[in-house]
Amino acid sequence: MPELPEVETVMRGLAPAMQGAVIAQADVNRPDLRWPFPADMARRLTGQTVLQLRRRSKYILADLSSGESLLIHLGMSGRMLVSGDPLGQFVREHPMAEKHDHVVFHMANGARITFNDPRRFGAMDLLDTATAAQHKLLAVLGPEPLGNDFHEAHLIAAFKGRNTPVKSALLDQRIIAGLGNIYVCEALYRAGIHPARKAGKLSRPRIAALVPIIRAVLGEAIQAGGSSLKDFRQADGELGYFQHSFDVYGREGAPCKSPECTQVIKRIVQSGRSSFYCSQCQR
DNA sequence: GTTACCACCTGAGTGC
DNA sequence: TGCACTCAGGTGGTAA
Repeated sequence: MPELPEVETVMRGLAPAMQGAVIAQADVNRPDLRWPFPADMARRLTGQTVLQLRRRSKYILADLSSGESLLIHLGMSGRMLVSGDPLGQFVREHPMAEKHDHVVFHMANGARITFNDPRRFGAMDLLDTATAAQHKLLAVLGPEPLGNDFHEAHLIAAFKGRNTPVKSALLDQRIIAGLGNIYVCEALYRAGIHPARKAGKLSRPRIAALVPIIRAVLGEAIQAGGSSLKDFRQADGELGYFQHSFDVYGREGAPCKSPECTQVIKRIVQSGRSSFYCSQCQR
């Protein structure tokens, strides 16, 4: 899925078309994605003004004038594409309906937002804005990696006593919210930490070094509009570009980019997920 | 309480 | 060309 940078990119792309705009009509074309849609979702969305779009971890939240918020998760293959807005900032023509167009928002300003998700691992829910943070999906999340609550002391405390590989620990959304497989691999490479290293065995300086590195990797990815592998598209349909900057992800067998290193990038499977690393640079 | 694995679903890519 | 198989960016649930 879209990880934090991709979700942030999508949200920024949606904002001009959705923020402050009225949902004139919502088409819900199937009863569920990963989970069933909330009851009467189309009716509860129709006529509402989108007051604000915001992101928490890999979730997009659209605060509505009704006092409810629409929670959106893109799963692994979800896309939200904007078309036909009157300001001409996006694709002018509405595209033909495609297979897997599960939810379509027709905005009163002429924009159309289409949620397409072939694998249907995505999700939508409606929740009370006032208590959104207590929603079961949001309440368990750790701090935002780009926020002030994510710091050295937090990560050191979270890793303490953990017998799990650092790769798995960084993927744990309760420890840090928003990281996924790609950016964990990239951050560990920059930090020189082997992905199989036990989280609880890392020295405090090595854990501390991860904090600015994670922030930098995510920041650069957001600047590049995210990473496009197979499925990800920005809200205007454009690709992200950060995949061209990968040091290790998807580069199995390719030379390590470190000038003084003679190794090639290796791949191992941890908890069913591919980890890419350099055996010389990462210890 | 912690950790590892499975299932959910579809499509792209690969090998035979 | 067609079929079988593998793999994929996530995450909740369950078993050990």
